Amino acid sequence: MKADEGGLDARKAYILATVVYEYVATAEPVASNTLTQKYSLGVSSATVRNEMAELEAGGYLVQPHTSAGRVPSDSGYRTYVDHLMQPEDLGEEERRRIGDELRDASRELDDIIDSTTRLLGRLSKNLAFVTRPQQDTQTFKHIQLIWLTPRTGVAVVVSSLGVAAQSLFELTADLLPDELTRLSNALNARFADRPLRDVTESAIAALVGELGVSEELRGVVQTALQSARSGEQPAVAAAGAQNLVDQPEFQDLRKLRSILRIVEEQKSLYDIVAGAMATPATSVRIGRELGSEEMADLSVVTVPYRFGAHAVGMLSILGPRRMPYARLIALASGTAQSLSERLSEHQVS
Amino acid sequence: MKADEGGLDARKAYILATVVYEYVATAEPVASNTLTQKYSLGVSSATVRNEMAELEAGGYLVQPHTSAGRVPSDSGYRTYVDHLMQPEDLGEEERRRIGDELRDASRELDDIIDSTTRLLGRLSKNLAFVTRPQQDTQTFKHIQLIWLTPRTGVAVVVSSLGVAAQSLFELTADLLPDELTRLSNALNARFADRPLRDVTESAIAALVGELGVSEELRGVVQTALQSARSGEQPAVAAAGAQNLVDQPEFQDLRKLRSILRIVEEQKSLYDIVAGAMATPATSVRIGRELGSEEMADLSVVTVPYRFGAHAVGMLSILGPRRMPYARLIALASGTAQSLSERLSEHQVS
DNA sequence: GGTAGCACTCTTCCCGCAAGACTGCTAGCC
DNA sequence: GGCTAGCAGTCTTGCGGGAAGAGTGCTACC
Repeated sequence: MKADEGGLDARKAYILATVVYEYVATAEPVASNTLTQKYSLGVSSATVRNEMAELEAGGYLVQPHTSAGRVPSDSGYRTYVDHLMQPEDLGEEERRRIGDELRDASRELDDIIDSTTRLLGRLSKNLAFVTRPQQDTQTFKHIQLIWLTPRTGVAVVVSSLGVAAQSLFELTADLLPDELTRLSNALNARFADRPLRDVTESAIAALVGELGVSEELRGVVQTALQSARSGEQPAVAAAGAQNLVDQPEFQDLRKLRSILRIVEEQKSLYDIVAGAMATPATSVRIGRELGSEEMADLSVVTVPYRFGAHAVGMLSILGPRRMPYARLIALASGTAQSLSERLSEHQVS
Repeated sequence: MKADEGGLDARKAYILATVVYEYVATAEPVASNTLTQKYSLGVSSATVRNEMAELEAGGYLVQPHTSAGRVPSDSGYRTYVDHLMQPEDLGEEERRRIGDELRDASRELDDIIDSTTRLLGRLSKNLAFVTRPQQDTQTFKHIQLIWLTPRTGVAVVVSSLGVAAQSLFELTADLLPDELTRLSNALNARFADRPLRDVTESAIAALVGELGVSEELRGVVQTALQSARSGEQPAVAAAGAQNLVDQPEFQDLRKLRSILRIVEEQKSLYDIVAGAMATPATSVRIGRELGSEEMADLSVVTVPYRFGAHAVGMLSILGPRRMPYARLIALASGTAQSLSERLSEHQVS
């Protein structure tokens, strides 16, 4: 009874692993006969049946009905993922292709995230979604208040990740271009290269007071920075929903509809990612572990991506519980790695 | 045989209209009996059967099989839409609700379009998609080249629709902030309020030459303006795909998959809109009129929205051919109207 | 021209039965 | 004690047939 077999003896562990493997491949409940024929177990199907019955008693397998083969349960998958599966690695070739494809994407942050999401959806043949970078670990670089007319203008905020926010503003009293320039310069002088979260409302208010510029500008700058910090719930890009239609578990249209609803609602997507926020590394959540009856037969693999030293976002793959975990984990990690590299090139230095 | 009955005598026209109406409501082939019972035709079902047989001979109706009722054909729907249907109007109440909801959306152009799309998806209970404004009829307002480090910066272009583009740039030689300011000022002085398309590559090149600033900046400005003109294929926002799952015509998963593919591919969505570009007003395209076998049982209603005097984008509803045309046309027009109004408030004056 | 009535066609639904897939158990073997 | 052959038992799946039902087209008649 070795630790890395999840508390099962070697033969049970091997049988559980093959059941998962086979079920992932075929989507059919796995029979004892199938195992003895396809895998060299060295025992007869009767013995396998006994072992399977014990695995079922232990909660690792379930039987859809009496005369059917077995299917892994949530905790069967969990044991497989934590202890039994052979970790995969992307080939050199594939790793390179991912890198190349991301390098070809535009320089704009949003486009890079979009491309990454689509790429991951395509390669994983599941639904991929990626949160846009959370900028609160990033540094403030520059703000520019641009004068358009005496009462309108644009505020542009640049953080270390690039253009972080831009917003039109409209004032109730006329203003000279000079006032905007002075405020921009003062803000830049004081806050350049400091963490974005240091540029607080009170710091802005103080500066506006010192300079004696219009009080209205305080609100303008605060709004722009607020949107640069992009709230607590960053936007999420999704791609690959059509891949799920082909999976036999989504023949049931109710399930499909609830998935589509999730995809179209930023909030639901974000909630899923939020559940993985606690762990700084790869997270796999299986079935009911996702905490919602609606997602009881889904699984999600989530991997953080970095910008510099900090994790700034998450990259996820969502699919049926019956997913090739090792492959998808490798794919998500590899893509996160490439994305992290791509982002550091992109950095405003 | 009146012109506004599409070349059919009054009774045939009425029967065709009721068949469409009834089929849209029930999704079941319509029987002669149903018509005589539900609508006061003043004739017996046998007479209706004779009329229906003639309508079928004329290509307006088809019969799924011998002992079934009738279903409208593409040209049946076409005649209905062009000549028979009673145009609908949004109630005052609904019109106001749409207006309110759009007014609550953020000031940012992208957010306004996103909200509009989601609103239209929800109200139409179909798939809605909206092209982002094409900016080539808009005017140039302002460009600002922002110095970040000696070799990097940000270019921000503001058009009459708001912030039209922003892009990071990186140079191979050092530059002084002053050079960027001079170029920005010169561009603003020369092009302010002129149509965006007047700011040509050669005009930029000439100005860069006159000022004697770095040749590299020519490329930077050109790239920024190029992206402000946002290419020939503006981005398209989509929402409401999950509504289609409930429609009986999409029980067939192949159809659903092809719809999802279309939604996820900007290009396919744009191609659909492109087909309506020719007409400046409301366009309804039915089934095979969409020009693709894949979309043979879909219909699309497309309505332009304006910014100032010009149509700058299209607002579309895609659903099964069996859609409530009058209602959706009213909804799309009403929403386009509200969006147009919302945009003119948003205008950079 | 309109209608009642009827024969005919085609789909849909349900039932029952046979075939097939696996299991669990028992008895016996090494 | 662990393993296996063999078999009875259970449950699903697929198929055929038959009844019910929905609608039509046609004919004969008003």
